[in-house]
Amino acid sequence: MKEKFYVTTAIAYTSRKPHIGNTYEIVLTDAIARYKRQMGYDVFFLTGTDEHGQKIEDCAKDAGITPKEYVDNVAGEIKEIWNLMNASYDKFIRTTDDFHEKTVQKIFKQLYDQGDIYKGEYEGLYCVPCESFFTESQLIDGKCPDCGREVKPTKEEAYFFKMSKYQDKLMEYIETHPDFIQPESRKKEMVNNFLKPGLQDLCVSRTSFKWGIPVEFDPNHVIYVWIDALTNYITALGYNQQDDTLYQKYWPCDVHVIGKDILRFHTIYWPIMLMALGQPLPKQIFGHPWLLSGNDKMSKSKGNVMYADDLVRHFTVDGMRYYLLSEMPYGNDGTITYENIIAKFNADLANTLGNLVNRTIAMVNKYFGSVPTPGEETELDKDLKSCIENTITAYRKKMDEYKTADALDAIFELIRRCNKYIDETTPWVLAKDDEGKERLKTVLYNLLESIRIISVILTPFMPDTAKEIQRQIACTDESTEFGKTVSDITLDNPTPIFMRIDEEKKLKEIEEEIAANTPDDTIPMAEPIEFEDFQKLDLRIATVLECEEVKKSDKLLQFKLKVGSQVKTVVSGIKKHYKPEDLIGKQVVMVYNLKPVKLKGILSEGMLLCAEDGDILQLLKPFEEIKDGSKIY
RNA sequence: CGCGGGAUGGAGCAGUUUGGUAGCUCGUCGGGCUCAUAACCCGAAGGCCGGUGGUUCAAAUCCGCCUCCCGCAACCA
Repeated sequence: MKEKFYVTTAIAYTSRKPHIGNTYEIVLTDAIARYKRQMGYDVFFLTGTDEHGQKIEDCAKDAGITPKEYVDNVAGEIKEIWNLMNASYDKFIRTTDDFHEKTVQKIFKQLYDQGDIYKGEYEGLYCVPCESFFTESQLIDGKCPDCGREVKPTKEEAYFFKMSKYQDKLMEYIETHPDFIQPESRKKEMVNNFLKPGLQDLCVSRTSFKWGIPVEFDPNHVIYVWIDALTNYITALGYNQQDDTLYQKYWPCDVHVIGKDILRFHTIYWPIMLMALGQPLPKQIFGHPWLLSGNDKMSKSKGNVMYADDLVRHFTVDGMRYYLLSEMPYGNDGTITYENIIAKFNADLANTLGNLVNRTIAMVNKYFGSVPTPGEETELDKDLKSCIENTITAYRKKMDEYKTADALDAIFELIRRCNKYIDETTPWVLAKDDEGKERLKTVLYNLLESIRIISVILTPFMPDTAKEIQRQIACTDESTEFGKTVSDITLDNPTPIFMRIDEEKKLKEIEEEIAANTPDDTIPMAEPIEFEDFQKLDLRIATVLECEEVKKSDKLLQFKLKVGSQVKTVVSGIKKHYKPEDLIGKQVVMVYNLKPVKLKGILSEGMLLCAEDGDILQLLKPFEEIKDGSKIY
């Protein structure tokens, strides 16, 4: 019987269309899944969408549709992109799937019944008129920072998971399973940051929004993200449902492929939940790095977001798969730029690989008209064969560690070796006489066979390309053993697998496209207000008397501002943009009547007005100097 | 002193666990070849491995301190 292999991606959050960084995860997981299938495993590959929560409720409201309609749209979009990228998943789960919701409710109830979840209170200091909770540090003189009235310790109902109960057991598991968290460096982070200080009980229900799975026995509560989302890995297999054959067969999971940002949930909360359910833990959690756009995190506000469908249009599916799988380092974040994509595409795919296939087939047709039968072997041929064997070994070793970039490196070394083999054997010289032609038969056969094997081991990374190569060399044998290419078959004239991209032209094209697609500059207007509303604002010119950095804070500067005869203290989050010494003596605009708030223990009595454009931030100041305290209309 | 990661020829990375010739791809320069997608092959230039101090016969690699970047946490009103 085949050995099983269960692999999952994280489920994608359906708040908006995923960008190429999110898409990397599905491509990486797909390469792993395809590799394992090739190695003879019985693979189950799960992906899907996480569709509940406050944020989605809000997004739907903004869009003027129901949450369900909203997630249907986005989930559809995600699925389309996954399909576009050729993801060979076996199941696509949605957390709004009926079977999932029902099972989650059962799980919640079970955990509650056995005492791992208890109804508790979210304790905070509550100001009744303001209907708000505050923490100790937010209070001003022990009173409500908003209205200055008394606050009283109040409790709000919530369900909690007793994390601490399983803490030692989890610690032990992590220590006795050194491969559980990958890459290794992430393990330290988890243990030091969360386990060592001691786990707090986890709040697993909410009453503040409705878009979620209701707690069956307490319908005011909605099950909060953790139990809902993480359990998808088992509900998808039929856990605790009528037909759980898949679960029996595939659980425990062999590897959860996830972004490094959600490592904590997968390495701490998820194992603990499984312990509580009495189920085996996943064998490995692999936290992959991020894909950065240039040097920055992709974000809408920076305008540097790239989407898979756009990139595929320009660089083909396999072009993008290749880029993602070869360019991402194992532990560190990777970068993506159009220039890099084009460089890799041309150098590796068009020149090295594409041209090798093209020139080989062209020579077969030109010199023989059909696939020749090999003759005697020389040292050069033996060397080529041993290079193939070494490559296959390296490829498998690296893929077993999920190091796709290293695996591809090894494969491309072989491809380069083949190009070199052509130079060493000089087919165009051999073709000149009969004796040479005999030798040439072996040379070209060896090349075709090398290309065939290359196509086989490229399959997990570029499935379409592998197929196309096999079509052109007219051999679909997927064995990695040498000698499967069939002689005497005629080949079609070769067509380039990857056409070289004209960098300058392509960049220009992309630039124009981005310009055309940039939505018009009409800025959506906030809700209109009455003049009286505006008049409530008391804006004043202030002069900076003192300015210093707030200790232990990355963002905060503390100001002493002169407003008429008064001196006000204001804390503002602009440390990244201004040096304190540059601001002293300058005039700024201050919201004078803002209720004071404590920040990092400092009472801030107002705020400074700034204009923001992505990463750029500018303080507002008067055109010419004017007396501080002047009112602004 | 919150936790952690990183700094290696022009660019992107490997090497650091287990000290001992600093390696790969791209780019640049020179040469070769002509089967092929101005492609392919060969050769060369280019690095005091962030700084500093230490351990050692020997440090990119181990230890101390420092600088700068990036995540997380906190925090931006």
